[in-house]
Amino acid sequence: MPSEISFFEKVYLVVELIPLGRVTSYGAIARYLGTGGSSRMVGWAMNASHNQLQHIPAHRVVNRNGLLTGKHHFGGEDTMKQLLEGEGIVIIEDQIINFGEKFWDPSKELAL
DNA sequence: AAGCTGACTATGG
DNA sequence: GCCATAGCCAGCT
Repeated sequence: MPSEISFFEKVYLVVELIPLGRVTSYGAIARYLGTGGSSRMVGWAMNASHNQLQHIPAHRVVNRNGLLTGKHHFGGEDTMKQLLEGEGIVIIEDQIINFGEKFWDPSKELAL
């Protein structure tokens, strides 16, 4: 059954559901969407989020280690860090502190 | 049209 | 605990 919305749009929807002050990982989103190992596509969707007119809080999506691997895609070197710190996330050397507490798993939080 | 790339992750040595 | 390899698949050249 073909979906009416593309994989990218699904990613955007999930990313927008991330609560303020919380973060998630590419893999977690991929798993929630049922695409499993295609975590790269989630990152690619973030890259394509530039095309979206709507603001996508892509800064709340980091890799599974809580490392700000995609910070260079926000224009500035520390833009992503600034955004996260503005939401109460503590970051040292591109690493989110207390990542385990900040982590928001859609497949768990949105589980029925 | 065919091949390369990548904001990832898991696994193995 | 770090480095290499493999799976993933849509978009770009």
